[in-house]
Amino acid sequence: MFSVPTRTQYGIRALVHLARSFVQVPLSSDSDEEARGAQAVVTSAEIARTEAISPKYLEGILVQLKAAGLVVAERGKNGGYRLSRPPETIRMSDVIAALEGEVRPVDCVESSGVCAQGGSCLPRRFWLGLKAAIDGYLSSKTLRDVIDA
Amino acid sequence: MFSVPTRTQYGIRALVHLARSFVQVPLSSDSDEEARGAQAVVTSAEIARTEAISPKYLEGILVQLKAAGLVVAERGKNGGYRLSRPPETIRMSDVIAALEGEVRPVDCVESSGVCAQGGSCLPRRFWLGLKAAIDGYLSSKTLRDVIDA
DNA sequence: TATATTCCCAGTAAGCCGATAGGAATTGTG
DNA sequence: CACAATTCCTATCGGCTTACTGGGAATATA
Ligand code: FES
Ligand code: FES
Repeated sequence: MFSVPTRTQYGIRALVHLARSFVQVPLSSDSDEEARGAQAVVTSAEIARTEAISPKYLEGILVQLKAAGLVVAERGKNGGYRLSRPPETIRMSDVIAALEGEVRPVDCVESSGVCAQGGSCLPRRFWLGLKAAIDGYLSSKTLRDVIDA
Repeated sequence: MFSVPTRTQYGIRALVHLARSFVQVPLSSDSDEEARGAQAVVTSAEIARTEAISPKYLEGILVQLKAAGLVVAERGKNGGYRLSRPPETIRMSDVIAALEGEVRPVDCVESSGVCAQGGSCLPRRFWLGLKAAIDGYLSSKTLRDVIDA
């Protein structure tokens, strides 16, 4: 019950991997190229290897994470991925949202009156409470909390 | 994300329906038959009709609920279902467990070491925390809380 | 016997999920 | 420029789950 798809598990493991090799970019460095070079980009293939994830599958997940602005990609040779910002500023609710969209236990979280009870549906409040509990936990944890738990 | 199957939603709506027509059995009544007759059994078909649920589908769900001991069935003519005990003694975690089994966001809630990190896997603790948050909410609510929320 | 009901088992259509394949676009390097 | 390494895009496939339907057996009442 409430099983999380592997897509999400893989995404989080990839982010954890990136977070562990994250170093702050030194401000006002002499050249951007050197700063980027020092910035420890990790290739998708390397993450897939050390985490034992299907390489091609992981590629798509990283693209998705990039589209959400959580990671930054350097294309071309010697390219790879790095975190877009420090791990303590990335809430796990953002990660879940990027990989799976809004937490919605039942369809009637937004539009009520789906079931027979009409506007004031009893079960609906129960589901809304569950959503609040889940969202509360997810947004209370950051990627930093996960990597040094 | 975290979408709950209709099976579970239907099951809860059926239980809510039964809980609203639940009356305490008078203790030491003269005859069991009269007590049962007064006990407001509701047929599966009636629940399906007023809740607008596929009748045949709901039948199976009620059988499942009965197997878990949450409802009691009277077979034969004039039969139907009733709650096996007062709504305030039925935790929603029991209901979820009956309909879907244990809350298990990822497979590694029990056996660790599935992912590369070995025994002390970081993401795993995060998932365990999520499971605790969900379980905590579910076991804090009873069927009574749901029907008079 | 007739009727109403729970109960059991089987099947089906559609959708999702994890994974794979092939290649285009981009960028550093000799 | 040629090559290699990498991100990125699109399409597809097999397997599994889900929601639902159907047919009827068992059970109880009248
Ligand atoms: S409106 Fe969603 S359960 Fe009633
Ligand atoms: S053991 Fe489950 S995520 Fe690592």
